Amino acid sequence: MLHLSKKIEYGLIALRHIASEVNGCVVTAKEISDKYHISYELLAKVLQKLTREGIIISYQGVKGGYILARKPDQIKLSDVIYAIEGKSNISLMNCEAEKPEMCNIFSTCTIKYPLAKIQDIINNVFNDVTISEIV
Amino acid sequence: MLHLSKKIEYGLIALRHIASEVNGCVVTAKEISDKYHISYELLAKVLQKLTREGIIISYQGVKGGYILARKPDQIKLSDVIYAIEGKSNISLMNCEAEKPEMCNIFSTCTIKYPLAKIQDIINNVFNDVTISEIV
DNA sequence: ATAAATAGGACTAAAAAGGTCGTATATATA
DNA sequence: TATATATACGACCTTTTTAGTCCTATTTAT
Ligand code: SF4
Ligand code: SF4
Repeated sequence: MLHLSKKIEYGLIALRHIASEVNGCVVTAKEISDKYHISYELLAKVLQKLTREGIIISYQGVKGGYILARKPDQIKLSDVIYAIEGKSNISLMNCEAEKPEMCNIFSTCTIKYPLAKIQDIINNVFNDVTISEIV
Repeated sequence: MLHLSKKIEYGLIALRHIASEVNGCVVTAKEISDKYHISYELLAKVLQKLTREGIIISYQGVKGGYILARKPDQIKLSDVIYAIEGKSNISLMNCEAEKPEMCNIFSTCTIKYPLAKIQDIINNVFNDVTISEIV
């Protein structure tokens, strides 16, 4: 119910791997999927999403691969989750996640404000932790 | 991805309602499902689970219903989640949730210990918050 | 006896997550 | 310039989880 998705875990494992690589060396999706026994296609798509959000930089073609776009301590856990799953998925409640009254109980719900406080705490945790802390 | 399930939300709304009821009065599942527009059957099962775990006390038969088993400040959010969804669902990773190597990446996974630290923080949050704080 | 309540299992439907496939594009280098 | 190796990305399928329904049993105040 609070589980990080496999995509997030794969993304973090990959980022950790890329971060701990010797300077300048690109890392390919295949290398990572082989080393950690992750589905290549799935990992590839995760890395593509991280690329689109500017967390890593990709080089196409032969000798291509990925490097970090910025230092590990500049990549927040919340950035990674946002890039892979979208901002909505970091929130505890659907009414926080989706824009309006996605929840058909919204008007009578008595717990949304109390839960929002917990949400803040969780947000702070995910904003404070960076990739440098998982290397 | 971090969403609380509807069951948890329904449980919290119900507990809040029961907690704010005038002393001694039992509350029925029907009252709650009507007032907050929640599926009666689903709510009923949630309340049954809360009863089984000793969070609320049930009275059967006519004039039956539910009261809190202990004071609101003695009911932790983690108790509620545990009662409704089971202990495993409060954890960020499957390897924490399920007993052994539920995850087929476990041996090569490089992020489980870093994530365990985040897990601790999350656990503290859910252990610290009680029903009295959502009333 | 009856009506109003909880108890709880079995089942179905809907949504989310996980994973695969096919094809396009870029590029180093032989 | 042909080729092999890499990323890019959408479409699709399968599995798992969540949400919700239905039915029947039991308890108990009146
Ligand atoms: S309105 Fe209440 S029940 Fe609905 S999503 Fe928000 S917190 Fe949850
Ligand atoms: S071993 Fe790693 S990938 Fe597997 S569940 Fe644990 S943290 Fe997640």
